[in-house]
Amino acid sequence: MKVNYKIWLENEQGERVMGKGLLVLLSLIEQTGSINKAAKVLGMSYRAAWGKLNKAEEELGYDLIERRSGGRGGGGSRLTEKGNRLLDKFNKFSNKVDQELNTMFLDFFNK
Amino acid sequence: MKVNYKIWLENEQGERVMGKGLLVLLSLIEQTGSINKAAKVLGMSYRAAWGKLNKAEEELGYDLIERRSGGRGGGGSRLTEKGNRLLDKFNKFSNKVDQELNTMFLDFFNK
DNA sequence: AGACGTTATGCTATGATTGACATAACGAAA
DNA sequence: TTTCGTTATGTCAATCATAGCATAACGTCT
Repeated sequence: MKVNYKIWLENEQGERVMGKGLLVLLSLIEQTGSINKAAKVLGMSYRAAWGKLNKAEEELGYDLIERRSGGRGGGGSRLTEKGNRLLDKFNKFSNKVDQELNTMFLDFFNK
Repeated sequence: MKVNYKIWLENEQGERVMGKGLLVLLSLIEQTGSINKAAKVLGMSYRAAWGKLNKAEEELGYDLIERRSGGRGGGGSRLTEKGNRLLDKFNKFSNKVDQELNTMFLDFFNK
């Protein structure tokens, strides 16, 4: 017997604007410099990644990444300042939750 | 901005054997004395409730409820001892998680 | 034997979410 | 002006979860 969970952030309308999927995607965009490469690493289509990002940005009301198309190398994307802050906060938060949840689970279920 | 989450218990195979939906359903079965009545209260079909219960019991490897069909009133169902214990534990656990999670969220996001 | 309300279970329809395909636009460099 | 890899976006298909329908069995009481 073990515990599992999903956690996410919502805006005022209850739409989910940040979760673990988006967290990983954003991290990889920052690392690789493009949505396309990040999607490939995750084994998802560019279309799916693009949709996720768009939806999140729309529901947040601000941009998470800066996009350039064209130019040398075709362009690319990088996190905005706000995107970076949200990513960092949620990352730390979810790590903390992970820790605490496991502790609580052991308290309740393993003796 | 607010936080939301889903939490559940899994068996060794990673199949989910207890969550908030089942928690409420089991509580109502204990209160009403039948799967049928509990399902009606929740606005779900008997078929759906029955499926949930079956799946959970199969994956747990033991019975959560005792079922009788036929007889006066048609029969009914009530929690087994083990079912009651699991229900109680998960209830307390998820209440605790609820509390802690909100505290953590405020720590991280509301200043 | 008949009635009643419950449990038991297969099957189908429906809706929602996800994924794949196709095509266009972009802009710097050669 | 051609090339290249990226972003942008509509559309259709497929997959999956859920709802509902239909039918059978059960057992006590009248």
